Amino acid sequence: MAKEITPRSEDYSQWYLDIVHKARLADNSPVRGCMVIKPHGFAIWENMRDALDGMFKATGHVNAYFPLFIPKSFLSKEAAHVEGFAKECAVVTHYRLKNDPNGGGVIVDPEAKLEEELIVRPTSETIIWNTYRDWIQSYRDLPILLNQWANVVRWEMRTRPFLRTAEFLWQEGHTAHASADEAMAEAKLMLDVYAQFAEEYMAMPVIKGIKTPNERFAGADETFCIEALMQDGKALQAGTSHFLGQNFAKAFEVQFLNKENQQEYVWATSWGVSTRLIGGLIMTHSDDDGLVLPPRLAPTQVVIVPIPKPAPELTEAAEKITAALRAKGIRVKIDNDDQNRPGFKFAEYEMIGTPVRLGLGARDLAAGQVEVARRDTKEKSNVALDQVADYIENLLTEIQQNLFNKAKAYRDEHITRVDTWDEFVEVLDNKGGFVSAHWDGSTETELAIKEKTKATIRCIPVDNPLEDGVCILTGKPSTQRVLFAKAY
RNA sequence: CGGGGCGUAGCGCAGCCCGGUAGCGCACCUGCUUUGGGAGCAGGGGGUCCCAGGUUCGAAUCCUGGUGCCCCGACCA
Repeated sequence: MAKEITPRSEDYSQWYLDIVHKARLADNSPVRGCMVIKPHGFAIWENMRDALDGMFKATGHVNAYFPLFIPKSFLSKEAAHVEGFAKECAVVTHYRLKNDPNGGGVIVDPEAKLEEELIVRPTSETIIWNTYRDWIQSYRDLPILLNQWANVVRWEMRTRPFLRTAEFLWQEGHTAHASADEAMAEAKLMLDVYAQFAEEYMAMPVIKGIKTPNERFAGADETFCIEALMQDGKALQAGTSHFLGQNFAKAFEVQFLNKENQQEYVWATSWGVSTRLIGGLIMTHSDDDGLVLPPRLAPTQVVIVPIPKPAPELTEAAEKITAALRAKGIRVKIDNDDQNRPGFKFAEYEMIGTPVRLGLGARDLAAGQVEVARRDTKEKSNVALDQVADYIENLLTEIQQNLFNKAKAYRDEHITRVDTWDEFVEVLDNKGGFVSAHWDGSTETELAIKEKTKATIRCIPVDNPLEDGVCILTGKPSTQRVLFAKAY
């Protein structure tokens, strides 16, 4: 093996970075905390984006675009919001450069200082609600169901490709409603959309839940989330949906005239998922040989490798297979590169996560078959050429399902119920995963637990059963269990 | 911003202690032989040794000051 990936057992973080680089997903950039998303990584994002965009539209949403820059004064209008984001904002202070009179290249022109500084958006609630004020007069203008695909910047102290970068790509939905109930229903609906996307497309099982006040989005009355579990036992917040109450409507004076001819503040939601999902995808399925992609998101689902090298009769057979697969909507490519040998290509496609590989040589043609290798289990089988299209169509479905089942089995095995502090610490330190335990409901206790164990409350699962118990730390009475975990 | 480590070819590194022609592996280029699980041989190209100053006949190497990156903590989709 010429291009080794650090085994997970040796160094999980290094394994993750190796996958990102060796599967050609992203490169480091000259800018601290930012990354270059390479074509293969971006193709995965495009598939995610297209699937989500379709789901948003199917639930009545439309796309729009708001500016990258936000006037500084906007951010400060909602108290909790500014408190939450102020520490990680990039600020534009000048609008011009000039040649350094001392010959040191270009410098910021001190005469080109902005009257009001601009914030590079960390999220767009403020600029959008400032705009909604003009758009909303009456209940007839509601609801507004809007989404935007954009980049945002949060000046993080420590970054990791996809999981946490200073700039990232995401979508942010921003909706406006005439009633609290309707807004709450919207926030929950979008949570369901995210959960469905994670499980059906990413094959990543998620727990839908509610954040504690401490973990809530800055400016929200309620934050819903989907939480996934990575192979190293750490949790990943994969998406959030917020019921914003009337907080932003009040901050930006957005009122509407209701049917009773009374002025009322508008109710709001916002919801987002980001390129972080790619990090989750990697850490849910991949192995020590490289990336493993679920077929529904794989840029190429099937690759055909001529053996030992491209030849007219092999190409002819490969093209027939390709046509049959494309007719079924399967994304397939023929590798007609004649520089690298089959062994190299096999390893390469395993590295980049292509779900199915077909090996096609003279021997196969003579036998009227093709060698089918699946990435998830590494199993190979020989399939008759005239049946290969149906076989692969089923196989892709099976791989998708198998990846989900495997991830779900792992996740379910790593939800541990504990009732004592000693068990709690023991499970977090050794087994990892989610720990289901009683908590007295106070932020103080939540922070104390975080201080002692580094574990945070990931969520209170939706439809959580009520159950009398005592808090794991304080022994105070509790009415339900919550999910703790160490998290990304 | 605290604590640790590292800047030498596209990538990964050795050389530094003990100053004296800048090296190795991978990648790249050319040719031949290969080709059913990461090919072999031969030849070849590629460097402001992070920056600035100092010591010295001479600095990748020693000294001083910068600077960038990585890891560990506090913040986070």
